[in-house]
Amino acid sequence: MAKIKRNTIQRQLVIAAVRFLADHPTAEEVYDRIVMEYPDISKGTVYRNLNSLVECGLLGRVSVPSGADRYDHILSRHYHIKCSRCGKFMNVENIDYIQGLDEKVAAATHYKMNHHDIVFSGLCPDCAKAAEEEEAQLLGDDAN
Amino acid sequence: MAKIKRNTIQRQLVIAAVRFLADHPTAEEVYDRIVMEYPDISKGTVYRNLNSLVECGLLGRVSVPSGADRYDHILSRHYHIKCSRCGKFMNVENIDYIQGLDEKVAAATHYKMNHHDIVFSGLCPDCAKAAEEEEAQLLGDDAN
DNA sequence: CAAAAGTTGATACTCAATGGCAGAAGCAGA
DNA sequence: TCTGCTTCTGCCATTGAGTATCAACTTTTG
Repeated sequence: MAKIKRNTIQRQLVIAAVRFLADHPTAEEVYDRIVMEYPDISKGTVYRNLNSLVECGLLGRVSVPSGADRYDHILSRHYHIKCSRCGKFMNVENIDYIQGLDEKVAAATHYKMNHHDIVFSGLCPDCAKAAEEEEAQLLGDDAN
Repeated sequence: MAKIKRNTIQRQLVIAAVRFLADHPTAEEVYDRIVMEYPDISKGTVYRNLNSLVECGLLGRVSVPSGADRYDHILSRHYHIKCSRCGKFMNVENIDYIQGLDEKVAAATHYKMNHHDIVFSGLCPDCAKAAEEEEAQLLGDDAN
């Protein structure tokens, strides 16, 4: 894809929206946000801009297992966690990017390493609780 | 999705195909393989079976950034690497599942942790070489 | 200010994956 | 082996995310 050459209102809006939404908006969410103040923008433009902004490093993209990609106003590299029940997706705070891992993998694979993403998967506190209750219920009437 | 209750030919074929294809086939690839010897199978059935087999732990699923999901006859947990240029996707050999990381994240997030996936991103040897040549070219005629 | 080239909006389209449903097939139990 | 209850399958329509196309419109450069 082409490098960014011009400065358009739409692109500013995309950056602003990702920044405003902060917590990993999807392209759809970014679009919805922008439409509120600039109803003429088209979805294609949002997608295009998200792509080129990622490509030139102004935004980060996180691919979410079975879900739309999410965008990130990058401050620093960090990992993500997804609740396998409700799908909630968030940053993992307090765990730093693992140093040396990329180098180790580069040595093992002969790839020219760029970075790595880790997505943790588990149950968020709410869902963990709900799951426990469900299980108790199942033991009760032993359905299925 | 419902648990597996019956043993159908189609399901056997799906398992066999994933095992045979070994290197992370997509649902489509699994389908193509099965059709060769059992032309009546439908794509829906392949998808449904892949889903339920993953759900009951007989197969693993890997979500690939911008690409179809891939399935895995699980032997042990391992990480993956994707070439950001040609999209090639493969296992990372020689790097073991990082012990203790899930526990650390569980402590930090209060999630009931299940596992984590790491996808490394970089250029495969071929693409790294190609990229270097491209770059040399650009320096030559300084286009754009 | 005009020409050149990047961008946009609209819309059609692709591709992965799911949903709905009638009919077929697996799996008890008689 | 037959019966009948369910699960599964095949078919096909549908959803959803994201891309392609292209004329019209802006931004930039000179």
